[in-house]
Amino acid sequence: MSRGENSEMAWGNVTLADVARTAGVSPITVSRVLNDPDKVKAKTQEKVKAAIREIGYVPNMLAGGLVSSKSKLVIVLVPSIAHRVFVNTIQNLTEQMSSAGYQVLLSQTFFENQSELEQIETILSRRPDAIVLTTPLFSVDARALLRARNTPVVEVWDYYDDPIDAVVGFSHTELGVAMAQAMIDKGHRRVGLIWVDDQRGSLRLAACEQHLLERGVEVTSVQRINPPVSVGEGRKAMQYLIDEDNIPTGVICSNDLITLGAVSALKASGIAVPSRVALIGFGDIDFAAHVSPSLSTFQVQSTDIGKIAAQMLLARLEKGAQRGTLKQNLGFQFEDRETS
Amino acid sequence: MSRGENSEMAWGNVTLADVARTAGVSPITVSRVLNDPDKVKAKTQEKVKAAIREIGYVPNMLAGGLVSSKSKLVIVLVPSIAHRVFVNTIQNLTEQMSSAGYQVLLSQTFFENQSELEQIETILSRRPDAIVLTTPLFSVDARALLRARNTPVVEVWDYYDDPIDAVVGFSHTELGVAMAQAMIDKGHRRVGLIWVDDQRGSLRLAACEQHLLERGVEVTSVQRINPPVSVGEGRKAMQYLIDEDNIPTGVICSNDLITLGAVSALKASGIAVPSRVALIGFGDIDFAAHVSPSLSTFQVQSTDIGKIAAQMLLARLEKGAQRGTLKQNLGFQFEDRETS
DNA sequence: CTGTTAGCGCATTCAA
DNA sequence: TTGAATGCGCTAACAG
Repeated sequence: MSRGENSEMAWGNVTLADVARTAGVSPITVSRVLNDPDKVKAKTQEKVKAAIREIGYVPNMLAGGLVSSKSKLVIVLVPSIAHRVFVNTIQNLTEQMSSAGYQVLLSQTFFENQSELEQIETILSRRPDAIVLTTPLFSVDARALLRARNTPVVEVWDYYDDPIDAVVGFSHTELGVAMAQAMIDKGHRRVGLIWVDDQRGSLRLAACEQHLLERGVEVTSVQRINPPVSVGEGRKAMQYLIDEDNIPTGVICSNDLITLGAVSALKASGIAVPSRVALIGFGDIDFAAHVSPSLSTFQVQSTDIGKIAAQMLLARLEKGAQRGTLKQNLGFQFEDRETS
Repeated sequence: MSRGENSEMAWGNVTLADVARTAGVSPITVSRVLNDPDKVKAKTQEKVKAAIREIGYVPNMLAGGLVSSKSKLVIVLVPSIAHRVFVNTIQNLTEQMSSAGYQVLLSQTFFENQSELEQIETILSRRPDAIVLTTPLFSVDARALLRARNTPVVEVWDYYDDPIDAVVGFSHTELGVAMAQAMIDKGHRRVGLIWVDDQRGSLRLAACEQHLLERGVEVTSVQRINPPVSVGEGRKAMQYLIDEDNIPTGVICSNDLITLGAVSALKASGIAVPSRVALIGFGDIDFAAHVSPSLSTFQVQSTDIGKIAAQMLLARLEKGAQRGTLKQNLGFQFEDRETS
């Protein structure tokens, strides 16, 4: 069966060659009109563009990418889009990369039965020009695979010594210590912890708990919550603390949504915030300042992380920056609001 | 320069042919081990798998997709990942499609200077096996482009007569009427509206306002908010209503985040909810039942939408279902909580 | 169960 | 400024 018969039924049927035939030029001229228009005379361009519109041509980037080894695709791995904390980072990253001509697609990860290695392989099989990790990669195999390739990788919302490639964010260990210290500075000597037990969260928790103990603060209880984070779980965990009958004067929450749930549990029991129990969270999600009481929380420069990640990507992709040379620690800051 | 020299520096350098050479078989045998293992003897499979591990081969789906016309890729268009309402839908859809061997990637849309048509073209250029739209497509060109192709398309969170292909969700017009009627049923005769002015929101708003007026209810004020939706904007809008000195007894909000902001504005002014002002929202976001007061809202079966969308996709992709034959209206229901 | 041949749609390289 | 030849890495179709 020759091309053309049955053509409405096929998959990606209209090709660059069809455009070339319609416009009366060679295929490579069409390619140039799309990728490098300056090299084609204005009149020819118009002919070609008319032909493209006429037959409804849409480029096939599988074919283009195959031969050029460039996909103009950036894949961002996120644990789940329910994680509000990454929204601004991703928004900004996407805008910057779009402007530079890259398509950004998000891949939700690690909530199913695929291993990290398999997930990274699946991502790599699309041959993206770059990969952004918002979530830490613990599998040795998966890290080795990424190290063995040239695909630029930016890890965001993290900062540590030996990144796969580029990294921009903050140290979770430093943050854990700072959360503990903020409670101590407010004068609390009996503190509870409510923590979502994901990988980075555990880092913060360990650092936080250790710092409290080192400073002689009593840790009355550690409530661990399985991801995904939710307000309801925060509420339940706070209820536990209340029911334990050894209510601390301060509670550190691993996440603002947890804090929100904790506030609602305390309200329901008629316990005053912050006079009877003070709360400190993390993330400064968009409405943290707008609920009542407004949430005291540690804020990171989510938007800046996205912007800088995009700069790092472009440096690696287009400015010849070497692997492993781009690292930035942006830190964090305490927003002292009504719950503390 | 022959392949192999400098091989660590190349892009997707290890090929299926390399695996074949290492394992001492033909390329097609390697391909079969990966795509159709039953057709290969167990012993050969092991040889091949060992070779794959040895040289760190990762398949190139650009090449595979190019020849097979199958990408095993589903692209989901979302307005922004900040839209919490789609989370459950996408989560479920992703799980189902992953289990069926498809990769689901999300594309954030329409917050930049690209037209709908260009965005759809960019998506199609990756040759996904299917496309999911969580956001309505108004551009005639963009719709025509999708109609002209065979790529299955499922529109979710919507229901109307003439979908591009498959559709599962609910009617925004019906919902607008139902929101109005819920206020009327509670006995309110003076109602304010706070609405995020996106495309579907406008449909709901028009239907809602018309129904109120038809029933002789006074619409004291319509506050329109530009997307993206945020709690802060909801608070501001409610503050306007308060300052206008013609405070209604009921306020219908286009979104639960708006309701949350409205509650906080009312609290700040010492106005009791719901006795002085009642609030009804839409979306039933995850914490709607867990904040205080809990939010009265219209709920849609977000999870079911995802599950059914996946079924529709698989029916179109693998079960020969015809374009335009899959349509489902799941409706919505009122969750009468503490703000009304 | 395994291999051979051919070509998917496009951009690179060189030539005109 | 435009074109011809070539091959990217892989799988469909057929043969053995």
